[in-house]
Amino acid sequence: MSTFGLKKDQPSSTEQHPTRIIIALDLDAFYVAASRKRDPSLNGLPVAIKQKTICATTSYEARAKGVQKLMRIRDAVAKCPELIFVDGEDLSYFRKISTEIFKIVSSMVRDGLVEKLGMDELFCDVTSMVEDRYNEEIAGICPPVKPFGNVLPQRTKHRLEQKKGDLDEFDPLTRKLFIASNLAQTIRERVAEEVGLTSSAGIATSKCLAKLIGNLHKPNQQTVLAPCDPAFATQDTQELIDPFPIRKVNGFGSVTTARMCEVASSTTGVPENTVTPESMTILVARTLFDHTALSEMFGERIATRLHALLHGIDDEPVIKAPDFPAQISIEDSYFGLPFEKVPEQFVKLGDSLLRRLELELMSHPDPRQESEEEKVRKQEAEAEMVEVPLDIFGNPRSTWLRYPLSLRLTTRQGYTNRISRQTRMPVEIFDISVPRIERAKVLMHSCEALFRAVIQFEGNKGMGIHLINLAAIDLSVHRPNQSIGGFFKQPVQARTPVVESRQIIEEPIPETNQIDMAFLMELPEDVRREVAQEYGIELPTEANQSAGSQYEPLSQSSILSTQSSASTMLCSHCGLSMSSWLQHDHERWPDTGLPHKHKDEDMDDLDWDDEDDDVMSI
DNA sequence: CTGGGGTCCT
DNA sequence: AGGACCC
Repeated sequence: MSTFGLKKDQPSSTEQHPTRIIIALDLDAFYVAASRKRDPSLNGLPVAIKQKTICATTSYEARAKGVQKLMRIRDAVAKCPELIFVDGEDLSYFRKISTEIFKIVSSMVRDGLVEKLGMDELFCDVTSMVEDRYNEEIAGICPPVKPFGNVLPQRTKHRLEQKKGDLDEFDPLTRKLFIASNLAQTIRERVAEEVGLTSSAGIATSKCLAKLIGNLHKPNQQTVLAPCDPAFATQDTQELIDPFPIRKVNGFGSVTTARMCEVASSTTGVPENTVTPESMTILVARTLFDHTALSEMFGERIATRLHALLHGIDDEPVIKAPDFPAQISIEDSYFGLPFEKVPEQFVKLGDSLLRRLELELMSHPDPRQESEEEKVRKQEAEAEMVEVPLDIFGNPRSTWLRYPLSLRLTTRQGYTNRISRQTRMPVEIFDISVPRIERAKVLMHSCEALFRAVIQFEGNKGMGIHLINLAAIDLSVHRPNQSIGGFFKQPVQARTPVVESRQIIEEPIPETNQIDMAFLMELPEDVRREVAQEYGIELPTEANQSAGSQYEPLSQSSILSTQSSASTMLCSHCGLSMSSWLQHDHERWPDTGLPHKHKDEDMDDLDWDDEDDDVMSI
């Protein structure tokens, strides 16, 4: 191999990135700590954060009495009768505290190289920061630092005790890890000062190792894994992690672990149930499974990762948290919600989802808490001489920074699989001049269409619905012009002369609404495509006729059928004339079926799916 | 009577 | 659309 252009001791291009320095930060009993910040009377008491029938998180006082995380309420009360329960089903406050902490830590780490894992864990890649500080030590600008907090492995601890004043005799990597442990302490102190929550940290050369060792000393402590001698680094690390059950390692989930236990007992011939997830340690797994064995069990890709993890190797990079999440979802669980009560839950969840979208995806008028993106947006607007939207007092107005283009409904019947369907997000929800409850009803209609699709696919398992999740996904910078659903709020018979004139006089139709699909479909195909693109209309294709678009309240296939079917009917409620293919949906979903809503018709009265009668048994 | 969220890969 | 993983 040619070394042309490379110095001998530099890594070649085929080698991995240089050794990284990672801090894994974990907030102590996060939900409990946040609840105590909100209500200090909870300090010092055994507390459990309750979600439905389980204790999501428990305070250390409760853990001392044997109340574990994810324990059932009944078991928890049995262990600790004086246990105090705090409702933790609404995550708003926790989310707020989590964001505060994330911002503080991001501001302390170069390039904001901070990854979020859930609401209470952060990974920081401080390689470059530590490198600079190390170079200053070498240059004599700063004195070498001792490690802060707990130190591993033993060999390093012993050497520290032996050579007290000779920090500069340690290996460069070791000294960088020492530096990082001081940085971790500084970060933890800042979080404690500014937010009032304690945390624990692990400092190592990978995310996986940092997290593993960070868990060794909690709460309010930290641990650095700094092998002091390159000759023993691999061995020391391996011996340290070998006793851990693989389940504690980041890539080994319950399914993988169970499979490995299963295979282990069959190949080693030991009786069933003697290889438990607890006893399946890294050492055991590494002894029993080589790369080939893992590959046969899990496939090449996963096997390579798992095999590396068993050897203490983890190349997963720290991925900076994006400005906006990939999805925003709201969910609730039920003990078996009857189908007829589902729509009201759609409204409730839809309202919550809209609140969150407005909170997280819109600019906020208060300049003090203006996001970076909003400032940039305003600067750009200024540069382009585009007007920044102002309210009637001349103050900045809230605007959408991102638009979720899709809406996904996920449900679960019983405790089996989750079933999900998605559709275009109805654009009406972005019009914040409309009361939120009205927009929630628009969401409800979309959800109902999706739910019918779910039930068609899934059937009725006779136990009602146990979970509903509403997710806003596919975030876009660009505001969508219209959805198919919004399109059909438009009068279907708008081109009927007598109706058309009346409607235009009463309520001018926005420009983007002046084309309807039937008209569009009459155009030559090349023109149709151009027009559709201009108005952001999704043209029916073979693919979406049979897939996604059929979940719209009015399906694409129905749209196509208008051209051949000219028969009209009168609505029994309002007498409105419409194509017969619209009648069925119009009577059930007046809002999405046709331009107006029947008077005196509440959502409670909606017989939104009479075909469930024969399948609904509870 | 087993939460309420998220991520990425297939 | 589902399944694995994470908290």
